[in-house]
Amino acid sequence: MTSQAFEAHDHRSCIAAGVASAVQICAERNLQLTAARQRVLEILLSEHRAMGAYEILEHLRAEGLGSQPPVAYRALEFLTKNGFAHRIERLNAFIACSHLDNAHAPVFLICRACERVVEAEANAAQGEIDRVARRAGFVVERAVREAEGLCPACAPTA
Amino acid sequence: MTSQAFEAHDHRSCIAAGVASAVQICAERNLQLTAARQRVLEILLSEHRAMGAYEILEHLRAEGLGSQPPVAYRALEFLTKNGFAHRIERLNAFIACSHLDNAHAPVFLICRACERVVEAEANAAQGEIDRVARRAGFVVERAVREAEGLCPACAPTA
DNA sequence: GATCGTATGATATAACATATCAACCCCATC
DNA sequence: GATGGGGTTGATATGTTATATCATACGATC
Ligand SMILES: [Zn+2]
Ligand SMILES: [Zn+2]
Ligand SMILES: [Zn+2]
Ligand SMILES: [Zn+2]
Repeated sequence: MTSQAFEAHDHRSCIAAGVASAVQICAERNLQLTAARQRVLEILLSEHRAMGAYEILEHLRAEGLGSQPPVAYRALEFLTKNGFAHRIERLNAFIACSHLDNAHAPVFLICRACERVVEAEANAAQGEIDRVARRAGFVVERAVREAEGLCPACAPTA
Repeated sequence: MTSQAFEAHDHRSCIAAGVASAVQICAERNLQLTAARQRVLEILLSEHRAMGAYEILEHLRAEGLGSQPPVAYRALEFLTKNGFAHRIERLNAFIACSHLDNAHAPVFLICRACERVVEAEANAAQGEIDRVARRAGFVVERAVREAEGLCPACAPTA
């Protein structure tokens, strides 16, 4: 769950560890990680890229876990509200959280070539958003920090 | 065009100055600021909030400048590509640029109560996005920095 | 066993965005 | 002044993302 960058890694452990963490956290907080919710988390964890709600819905549909948009959106709302997944605004899509352990101010790096998305840990208080907001007297409730570009693997090719 | 924050100001000059700048810049760069494009810019300048493409389209339709989605999207593409407007990813909506003069790395402060959106100037090189990207060897082509929350006027009320 | 809260099922629709092809206009070139 | 290319517009259709609404199921609580 700490896959920091665009590097190769044992991906099976990503899924297993992600689900295990979620199960534990839900138990601690009395959250219901129902079948559909857990399955959506697994689907998101299965790839290091953002997936659209309808792409997720196709999986659910194929597995008999639901066939209509609200099924996917409800699961995604649960996952994002509770920090198990994030919405990537730039893509109108979703990705599993890769820093489940600590509260965070994520920065997402989105490769336009290979579509991989990496969640990096940022220091909220040091960012430009926070600085600007403080100066304006603005109370930040949610900050979106997303960069689109080329990952180390794709940059040379392009 | 330097309305920095959520403060009161002479709004007519916002529109006039914004259009004037755009006209001049287009002349300098040989860009065609056609009727529809200029009108969309004026519509965006008319309010300090983000407007959806279909909301803009309604205006155009009422004025006989077009009635189908591509009309609005084409004008918006021209305006955003040339820096006269910005897309707010968080809202799937658009806003006129308020720093036409200088190249910039804008931060948007979005008030969820009054819907006002302020474009603030940030220092790209100092932000957390840039720091994180550098560490990961990621080449940033576009950075999205948007904060949602409460503006100084709305924060006390809430 | 009635009530309540949470989760699902099901249907419809809203909201946002793009693909495609034809027509047109301006202007430069032949 | 005809030809052709580039950019713009018109028109139609479609694709994609997201939510509203009402009904049903089910375990927990009283
Ligand atoms: Zn996260
Ligand atoms: Zn890549
Ligand atoms: Zn701007
Ligand atoms: Zn406000």
